[in-house]
Amino acid sequence: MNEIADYMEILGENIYKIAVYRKASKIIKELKQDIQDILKEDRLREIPGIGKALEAKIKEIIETGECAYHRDLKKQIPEDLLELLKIPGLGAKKIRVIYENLKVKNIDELKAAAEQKKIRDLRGMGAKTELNILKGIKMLEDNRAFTILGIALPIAESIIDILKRVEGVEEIEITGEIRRKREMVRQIELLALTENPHITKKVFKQMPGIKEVLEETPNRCSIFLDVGIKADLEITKERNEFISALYYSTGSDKHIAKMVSIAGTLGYRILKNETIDINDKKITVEKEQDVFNILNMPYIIPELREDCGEVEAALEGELPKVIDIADIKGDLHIHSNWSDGINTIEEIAQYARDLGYKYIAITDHSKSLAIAKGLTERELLKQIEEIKGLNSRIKGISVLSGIEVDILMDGTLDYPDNILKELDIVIASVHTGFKQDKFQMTNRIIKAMNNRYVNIIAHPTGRLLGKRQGYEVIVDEVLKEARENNIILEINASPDRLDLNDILARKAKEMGVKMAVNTDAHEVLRLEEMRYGVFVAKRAWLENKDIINTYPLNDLLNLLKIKKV
DNA sequence: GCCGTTTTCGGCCCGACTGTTTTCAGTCG
Repeated sequence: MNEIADYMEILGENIYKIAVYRKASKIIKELKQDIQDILKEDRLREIPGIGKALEAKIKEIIETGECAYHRDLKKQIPEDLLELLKIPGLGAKKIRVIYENLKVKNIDELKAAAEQKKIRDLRGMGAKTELNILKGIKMLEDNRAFTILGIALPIAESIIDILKRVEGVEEIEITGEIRRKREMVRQIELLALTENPHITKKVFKQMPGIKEVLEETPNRCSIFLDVGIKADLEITKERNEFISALYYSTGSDKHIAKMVSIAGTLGYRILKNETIDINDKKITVEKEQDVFNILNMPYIIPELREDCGEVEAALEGELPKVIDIADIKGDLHIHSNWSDGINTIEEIAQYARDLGYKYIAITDHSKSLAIAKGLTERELLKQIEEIKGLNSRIKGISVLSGIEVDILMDGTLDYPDNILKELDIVIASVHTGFKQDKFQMTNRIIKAMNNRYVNIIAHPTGRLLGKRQGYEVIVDEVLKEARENNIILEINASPDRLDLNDILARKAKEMGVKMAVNTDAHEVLRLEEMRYGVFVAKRAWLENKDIINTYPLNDLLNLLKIKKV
């Protein structure tokens, strides 16, 4: 459906028609019931957004696996042209002009055309457009080899689910970069302990979603998945071998190198995919902890194994007791159907309570973000009343009234102080003017931080992983200001953002800045993405005291009030 | 292409920014 919409866009279809297809694609993805069942019961038309035409096409796709309309569209333009939509600043209209005039069919040809300065002569385009296209292509190329953790991890987990049920599989683990929870990874790496390698590999090769089998050896199998990522399965037959391979393959290379050298000074050898030995006498390792025991150090969790001081800290007994997902007591950045979210506040509260949360904050968009149905002052005051009412009848969770208020171009906020002061929590964030220079942007954010009602700055750098660079901002200045003004910085847990990232979050901690891990969810299912933010926090060495939404409600409320006296 | 208690047509997704123009089209959140 989404692909149909992409084609239509380039072909210049009616924008509302396109929107209907995009919306339908989203609705189908989010269906709680299997679409085949809905079709069987002849209830497709009951889904809002699905009409007669879409019903017929969905039926056709389910029954025949394809759709004539889609085929027709595909005939009209080269398939690879859709890829061009990923280039920031390039939309359907420009792509069409480029295609019709230069016969450019894919990204490589576009790159060549831009390098030959052919783009600048086209209608509506100039040297700047050409440069932006080249920049965009470079960004895509840099990211081509990488997949975001938010895509790779769930796939890895679903493969594990399949393989652990295979006869003879005693243990199976995700390893490599995914195990360390890096924000972007090159491949999925799995390690199995099984007495039946043959059948394990066979199941692995026959899973759904495989594009091709790349390589197979007795102990190894590599596949390439439809979604564009490689998955490796390595097989061990003995526990000893499994544990040392798990440790070794988890990496990082630098971490391992440091550990190997320490092992050397103690007379041990850690060998890749083999066991640990001393003077060629093998040492049995039953669990990963044993590897660290041998070197007289406490267990280092995979998230810390980046050679960023963790080995030294472990030897000195100074490893941080990093935050765990179970420590999170609430989510402080959630959108409801009052703005662009899809659930009611009550649905969100109930879902959050089921997650074990003690509190949440509803933080819809403010009025200037019209596309997200930002709340007017009047609507916001009404929402505050509704939340009061909800709190009086719902048990087991507290709902805070909040807002994600836009930081306008000049650093002023989208609501006056007399509105902001009515709220329990105020998040401020940038959604416009991404191309301001770093001085303007830094001053703009700092100005917002100086508002006495602002508690949190959300997604502080504005990046979208693999899609958009953050805006230019002098992070050191923002961190300094945050410390001085008791401003909390967000670790946005959305796997597309992870903003602050691990490096900046660690820097913030070192400067004494507190943070909040929030999902920014627009639907209840995405409240589950909290774990990705916690991964960042772990990699940043953050402890509970650094993260305000691990605090009990009263402590949190006291902290939020600090600036308000 | 969907929707409708103002229902079979006409509205729906608005407004700011960018880079191109020289008054505005295209893109994006």
